[in-house]
Amino acid sequence: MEIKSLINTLKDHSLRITDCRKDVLEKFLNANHALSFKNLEEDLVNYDRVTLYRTLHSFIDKGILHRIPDDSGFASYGICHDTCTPQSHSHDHVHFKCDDCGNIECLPSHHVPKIEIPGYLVGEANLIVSGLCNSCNH
Amino acid sequence: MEIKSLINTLKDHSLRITDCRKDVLEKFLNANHALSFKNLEEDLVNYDRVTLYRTLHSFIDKGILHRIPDDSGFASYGICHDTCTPQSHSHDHVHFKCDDCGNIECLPSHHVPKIEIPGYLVGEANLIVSGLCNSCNH
DNA sequence: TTTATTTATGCAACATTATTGCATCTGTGA
DNA sequence: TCACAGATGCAATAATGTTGCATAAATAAA
Repeated sequence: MEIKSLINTLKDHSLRITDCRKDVLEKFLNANHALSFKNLEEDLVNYDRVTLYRTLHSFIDKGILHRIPDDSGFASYGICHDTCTPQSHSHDHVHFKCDDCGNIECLPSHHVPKIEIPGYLVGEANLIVSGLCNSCNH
Repeated sequence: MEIKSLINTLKDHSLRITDCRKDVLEKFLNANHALSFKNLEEDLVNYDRVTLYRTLHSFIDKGILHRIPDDSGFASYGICHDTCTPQSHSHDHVHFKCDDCGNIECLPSHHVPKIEIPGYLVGEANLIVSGLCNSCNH
């Protein structure tokens, strides 16, 4: 990923261009899977934990990242592939968590089927599948 | 729920009959939705937090409860409607979380669709839907 | 029923994850 | 280049969950 593009992405989401934001965004763009807070903390040791948390929050607010819940209590964060805005995140794709390597991937090709519940107003749906990923399965 | 039935449930899962376990189990049986740790802690103030955690763990181990992940990081716990054993939990039903009252319900009538991913070994799947529940929607 | 053994509980301490307040520093627009 | 809104780092705090250990209680055995 070129620096120019990183900067434009930040600008497009009306975020100030800072070293921390560039580094965090670059990591997400280079990773082919979701990143946990721990992943970031381990790699970007020159930034304070608080700053990393706030960076993640600002990215989520602006629709750059989305939060992926995890049954372990940890949360991971993935790039928003769809057109997310600060107003509405739409993540109807499936997330896959590998039981072996622990990586969480977004599967944009797999959409969460619409659920209808009589009497209910259905909003977001979140589907997490676990098992062995392509790498760990072979 | 009768006391007798509570005791039998515990006995059936080879758990010792203690006041804490009876009280916790009763709360789950009387609730029509999943309970968070906080719910339990607020209602069962005469037990230590640690004891409540350990009670939940023993119930999960024995297949009485299952853990429901939540995008907020909180976990809730629901009664296992299906036939769960200590060996295998099977919870292919959908969970619903109300954005208004915050309650999480199990929807045994809605099954999580099977997902196939080429090259992957697919194991468990977890589908959480959010929106407004029947009560809050009317 | 009493005793012995196993298991559960409560307390204290600790671990992890995340947030808040505040002083300082920096990016950006004027 | 100057002013100011916003970002950062540090310290403190909060929330959630776990571990070790002494004591208490439940069950099994005598």
